[in-house]
Amino acid sequence: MNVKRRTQAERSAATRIALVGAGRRLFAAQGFAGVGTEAIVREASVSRGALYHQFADKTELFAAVLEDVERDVSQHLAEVAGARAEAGFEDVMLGAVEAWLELCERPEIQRIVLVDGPSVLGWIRWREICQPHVLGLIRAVLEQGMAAGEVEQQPVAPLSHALIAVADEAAMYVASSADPATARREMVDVARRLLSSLTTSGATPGR
Amino acid sequence: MNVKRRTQAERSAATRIALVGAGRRLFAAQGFAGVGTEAIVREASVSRGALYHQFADKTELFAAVLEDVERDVSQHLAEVAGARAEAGFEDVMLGAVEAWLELCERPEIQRIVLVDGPSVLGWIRWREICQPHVLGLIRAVLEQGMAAGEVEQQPVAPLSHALIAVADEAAMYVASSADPATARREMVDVARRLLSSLTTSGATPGR
DNA sequence: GAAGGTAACATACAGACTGTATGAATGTTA
DNA sequence: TAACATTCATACAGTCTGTATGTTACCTTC
Repeated sequence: MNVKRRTQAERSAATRIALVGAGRRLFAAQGFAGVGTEAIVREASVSRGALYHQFADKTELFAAVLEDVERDVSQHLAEVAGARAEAGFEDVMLGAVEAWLELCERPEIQRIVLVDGPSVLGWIRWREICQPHVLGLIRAVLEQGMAAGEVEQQPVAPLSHALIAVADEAAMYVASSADPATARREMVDVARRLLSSLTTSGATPGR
Repeated sequence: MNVKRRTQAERSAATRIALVGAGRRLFAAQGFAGVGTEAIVREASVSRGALYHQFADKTELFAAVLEDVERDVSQHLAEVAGARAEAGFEDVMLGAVEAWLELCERPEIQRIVLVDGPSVLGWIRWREICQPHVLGLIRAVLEQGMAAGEVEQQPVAPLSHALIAVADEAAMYVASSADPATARREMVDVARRLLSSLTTSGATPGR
């Protein structure tokens, strides 16, 4: 029952997990530039040497943290979307938007994913990390909607970028609003209008 | 004909202009974190003491640079929009979008306004600086469209945020694309669809 | 127009932080 | 078990930001 005798892979995995977890908490609270590597390794109960052995630099640790957050977020959203998969394109999307806005109440998402991500990693790398996760989810729902004839045929890449942009801005708008409740209602309304404009039915269904 | 004998206000203005200009060039090229104050003052032919006398810290200089860029951008877009003011809501907006995408070919806008801005200043302050400029322009065009009965009545604040978000993402999407020409065409198409969904006529006018 | 005062600027310094280099400890393999 | 590789610990060099202190330019008042 000794904690020693761990395999190398286990040792590496343990410190990486500790570092990513610590980075996730601290980056969320104080931003990338606001937290030093010393604070991170202290929070992770690890030495700076371990950090720089596991990650090339502070930026690469941040990338791992972002990846971690994105995985959680997309998994949650996929569950929400899957739960009402039979409800049709518009309802699936609206449900995901509401779930997304709820998730973004946590500063974790706001600061790491939406604010610091592009600046620390550069826009291209940032979107590349979103690609297999949230952005991929939007893309999948869009393609499914098109296959089902609910959504007008059109290139999915630019459209999914436009939609994720609205979702991101909506999240920050709501989270930063003095009156989040009405901000949220208004933003969901905007999303509803935009989404219904994509459906082939054309005319907006009453509400 | 001596360059000396300047009033205090002139001295301050000159160094501020030099610093903002230098910061604008360097921040655009290497990002906020990538350029030190030493490089900035060298580019501006000024001492570090002057910088820290005129600005509280490096972040405040960045805010001034962002303000400077935003002023130029909104002025240019206002001219474009004003030139076809009689063309109606949708055409004004589309023209502005095309002008915006063209502006964003300059890394100045990409990096300072879209990538580093939120991270360096925080999302709230960043949008506050956009508020009187580009965001205000969108808001004005929307309100005018509503007053003219072209746009369905609805809260303007959340809608203008959604629109600026799409414009921002479109800019980065096009600028980062391997094939900017088609990316741009696709994004303009997306914008056209979204905008036409806002008009009261409902049905999309042929083109 | 001279003197005292204030604003603008210059320079030197302290503190913090990142990344690296070197050495120790732990696991792996022959 | 002995040589080797991986993981981690620590000390150090270099850079950067912001401040403190001194100096110069301008302004005001008499």
